[in-house]
Amino acid sequence: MRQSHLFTKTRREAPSDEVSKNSQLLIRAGFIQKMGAGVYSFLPLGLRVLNKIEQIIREEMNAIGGQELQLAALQEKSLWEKTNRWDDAVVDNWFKTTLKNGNEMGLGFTHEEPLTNLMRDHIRSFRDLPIYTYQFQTKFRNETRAKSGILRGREFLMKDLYSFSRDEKEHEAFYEKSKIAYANVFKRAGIADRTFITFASGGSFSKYSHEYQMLTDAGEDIIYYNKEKNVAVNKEVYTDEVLAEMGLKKSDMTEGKAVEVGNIFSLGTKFSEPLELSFKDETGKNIPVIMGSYGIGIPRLMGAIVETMPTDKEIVWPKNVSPFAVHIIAMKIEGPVMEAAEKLYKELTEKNVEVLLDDRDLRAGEKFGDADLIGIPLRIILGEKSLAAGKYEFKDRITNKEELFDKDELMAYIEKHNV
RNA sequence: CGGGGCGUAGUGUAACGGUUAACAUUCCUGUUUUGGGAACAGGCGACUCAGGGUUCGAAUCCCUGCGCCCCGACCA
Repeated sequence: MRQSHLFTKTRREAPSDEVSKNSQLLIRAGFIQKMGAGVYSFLPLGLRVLNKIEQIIREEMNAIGGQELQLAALQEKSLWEKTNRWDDAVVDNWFKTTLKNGNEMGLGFTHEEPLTNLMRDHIRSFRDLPIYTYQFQTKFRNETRAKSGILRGREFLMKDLYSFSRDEKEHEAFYEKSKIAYANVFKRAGIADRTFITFASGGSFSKYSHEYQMLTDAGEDIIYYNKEKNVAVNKEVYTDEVLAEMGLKKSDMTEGKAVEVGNIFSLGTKFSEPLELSFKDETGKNIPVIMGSYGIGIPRLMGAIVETMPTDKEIVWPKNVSPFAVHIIAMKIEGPVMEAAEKLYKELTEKNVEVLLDDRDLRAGEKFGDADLIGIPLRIILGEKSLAAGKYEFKDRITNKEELFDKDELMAYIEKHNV
């Protein structure tokens, strides 16, 4: 992609009503635009990051047997009445709307009900199970208070997987697999070192649920974590009893603020019973399906990554989620420098490396400033002097190492680090 | 939903109740520049969130509405 054609614009200052680090940086870098409180649009750069994260999750969900589908966003009232989740007194964050014919519908804030209902058409026999389905879909939540930029929106993309199992044992086996998949997601997204699987309250069908909490002051949750054992306990269930059960000692736990970037939840028969989702076992007996739900908020994860930046001046994306793999900055937009830049751009692109080529007729400072803000981790600067010596100025912004590579070294490094 | 704060060019700020609403930046033109947001000159851009009211006179004071931010509550 040539930067001269990229639909984006950086700005020097963030709007005064943006306070959170993630929204300030992302707006200044031209990744997102604000529609209203808790409602953001994604521009090309932002969408690329979103898509990167989405693809990582997709691969990990597929790896544990997940099958992607997409449910409707509009929700039918009667379905939700069966589980007693239509009433505003029970669920206060509905967006509801009225059809021309007077019927009420809601915009889905989650999808247990419609998917459970859908499964009734497909699950008859024990032979039809287990099933693991997921989707990437926009959720609507009428938050009383949207806050923290894209960490808590009223409309946001979410990956939600739902598992349908024959019994507890089968459910548990998948639940454990999902933990591995989630660990992989956060590792690939570059936040594994500060993200903890966290025990949280479980609801009526399991003692605990598991949250994935990433340490950041921008978070809303308080957790107690143990870095060595790589686990944490949410404050809401942080008792001597729970700690003892988990073999943890209070003295080994550190308190921290964190944001919930994902969760997994055993649902038991909470939805299958009221919605009458059951199957016939080998003896012909009707058995309610055991369910689980597994969520990750995509923009929230994106925002959480930005919150980990050490300053509010620039972004450095983890390699796997960066909008582009390599940023080539041409110091001249004509002559041998530009020719070399075009050639390198072409060669890398042919090797399926995603390259952003800054071919804009701007001064160096401006180009560097934009590049710092946009956050592509690998940077190649093509300048007259170094190029005359056959060298490419290379910087890995993650390790903060700068090198003078010749062409072969450069290509080898990028090939090795391309994702 | 309770409490607090705030709405002025695209953005960030200024303007005692008193000219034509100012400055910076962005943007446009030109000249000179060209390795960390360059210099100079010129120019575009705001019925000051909306609607009422007070006043000779309102961006400024009052009321209502809408919007935004923060703290708290809430977070299936």
